[in-house]
Amino acid sequence: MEYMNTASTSAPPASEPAPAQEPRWLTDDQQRVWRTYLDAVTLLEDHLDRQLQRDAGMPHIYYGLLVKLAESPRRRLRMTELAMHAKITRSRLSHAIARLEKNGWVRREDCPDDKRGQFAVLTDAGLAVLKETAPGHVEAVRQAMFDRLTGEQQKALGEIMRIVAEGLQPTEAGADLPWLR
Amino acid sequence: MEYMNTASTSAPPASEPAPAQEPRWLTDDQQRVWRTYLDAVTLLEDHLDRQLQRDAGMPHIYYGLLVKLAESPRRRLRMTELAMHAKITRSRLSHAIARLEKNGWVRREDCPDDKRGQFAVLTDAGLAVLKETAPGHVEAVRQAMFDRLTGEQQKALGEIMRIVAEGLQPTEAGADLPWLR
DNA sequence: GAGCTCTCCTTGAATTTTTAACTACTCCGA
DNA sequence: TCGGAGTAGTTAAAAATTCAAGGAGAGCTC
Repeated sequence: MEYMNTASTSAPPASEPAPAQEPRWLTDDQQRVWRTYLDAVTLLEDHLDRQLQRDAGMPHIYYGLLVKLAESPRRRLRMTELAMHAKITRSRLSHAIARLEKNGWVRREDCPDDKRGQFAVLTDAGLAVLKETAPGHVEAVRQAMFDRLTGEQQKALGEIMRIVAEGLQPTEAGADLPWLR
Repeated sequence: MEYMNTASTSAPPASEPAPAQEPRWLTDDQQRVWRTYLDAVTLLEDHLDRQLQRDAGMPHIYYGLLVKLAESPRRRLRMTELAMHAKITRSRLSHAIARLEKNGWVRREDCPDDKRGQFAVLTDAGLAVLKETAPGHVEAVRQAMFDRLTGEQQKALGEIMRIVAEGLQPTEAGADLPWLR
């Protein structure tokens, strides 16, 4: 029995009517790759979450939000834009910004052009936290990943992840939204 | 300013009192790889979580717990062992198993050898859910990742992730616990 | 300019995860 | 066999995330 894969189990027939007849399992190698991927990703995210929670008082994703704001024109971004950049839902972002606002690291501002709109703006305090904690965070990322990989591997990883991300971009099937790359 | 990296920014001075001496930023290439990695991982986890929530009524990690139990000797594993396999804390596992127990997919059993111990046991209902939903899940994984990568890339990914996971294994510095590989 | 639809963002509740104890038991040594 | 230290697992509370609505403005059509 294999709930994740294993190519083994017989049958090669090709035509199919309904959704999932005779599933195409993963090969043993692919299964191993997949599990290793899950392990690595889980361990890494966990590691960085703890590192940032300890050193910056916020989870990894919140840190990422501050980084995106810091790199934006007037240290601000529309909520929807920020949500898309960060690959999270608007709901999640609303809650996150509310929390960061309580910390005094972000502030909301109304959008003059669109009364529905809101800008999330990085405050000076927010920028300060970033400056203080960025070195430690980069070091953690480096130690966990880049210091362990060859240049070739880093390049390959980038290409692989680009492909995976591209396939999942909510924009799907190259619809509109040209500004999403 | 770079809160994530960028090797560029000048200044080579070397002496400093506090913890992080002139941080070693990431190169532009590394930064790009890192961000692409984060995007891909976020999108993929999100995608699989929704897929499983929809088709199996549970988040990805819970599904993973059922898979591990299904592959274990008597469809059972000690709580601590399961937690280690799944790379999650015991606390998180306790909550997760409580939930799966409510669904009737897992049941707890006392360990006869150690009165502190508990086994998480996959029930027939749990096994049934797995059998029903595995094909759809594997298909999702395949479509999102394996169908898009060459054999070479799959192999490279496995190796890269193995290295990363190895570096973060809580066992750290090859301490004891030889059974953790 | 009324009505419809869509977009922007928020909100409350439910679910999940984290954090920090805490209970019960095992192990080990004096 | 007493006592201290460590292990297995749970739990309550806080924090974060998901889910399902909902309010309000923008935009379009007729």
